[in-house]
Amino acid sequence: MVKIASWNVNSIKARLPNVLDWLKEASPDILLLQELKCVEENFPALEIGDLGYNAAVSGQKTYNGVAILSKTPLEVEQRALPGDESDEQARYIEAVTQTDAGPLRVASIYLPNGNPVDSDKLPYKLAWMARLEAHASALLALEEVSVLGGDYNVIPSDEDCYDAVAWEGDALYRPESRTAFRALLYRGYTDAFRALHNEPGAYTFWDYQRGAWQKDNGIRIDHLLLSPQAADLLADAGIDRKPRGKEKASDHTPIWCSLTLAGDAKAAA
DNA sequence: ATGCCGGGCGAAGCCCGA
Repeated sequence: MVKIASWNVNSIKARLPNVLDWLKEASPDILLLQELKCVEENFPALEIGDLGYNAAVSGQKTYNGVAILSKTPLEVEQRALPGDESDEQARYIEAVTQTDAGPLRVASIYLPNGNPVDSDKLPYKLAWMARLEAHASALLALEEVSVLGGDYNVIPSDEDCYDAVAWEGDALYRPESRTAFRALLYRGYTDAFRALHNEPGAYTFWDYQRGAWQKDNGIRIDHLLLSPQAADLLADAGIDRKPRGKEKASDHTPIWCSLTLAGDAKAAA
């Protein structure tokens, strides 16, 4: 069994104690991180390494920044999303790792927010999503066990939002954003959480403002998308709300899934 | 309600997030 998690930490520097606590408690084999807000040289690789994790980092000063943590060694395949050499925002990193039970490809994604919708940020988001669809489609041809996870900044449907009316017109809920997200599903990717849970009110983000956490005014915008080969192995998936309730919390909370890889059966036999 | 919170930057107050 391999446990793969994702967490937008909103500054790895500010969140390091919380992240170390969660790694010890949840012990994922892989953790995808977003919004590091630091360059690679300032990433706390030593503290994280002390817990047994390798790290691959695509960093940036002040904004963005993504990483992959893994108990097994990582071979980095992409440090940026293909398709636009001029895009300098650190929002994508992809690596392959050899787990005890077989090869696994993972990507950590920090998809652009897109607000305000009348600025150039929404076109940037939609162009980024088109690039993601193209790259994700190309990956399907490899027929590998792959997990593309992270902060997608998309509310897929009404059930993923405490008040759909309040989000009308927002870039996270715009029809174009949801259409582009669905395009990934139509290509063959599976939303790991929704494959196993149909209940509403399962959120991954609560705003710091207006008592959103206390009122459970959340949205589900962090997702783990599985290739068909990964979806066939999906054993469990969930959202861990506990970190959102702690002191100095990120506004996002970790999501996770577990895959029963081929070697598990052999190990059991 | 385009910002009531929180982080970065940098040393006050603005930019940004979702």
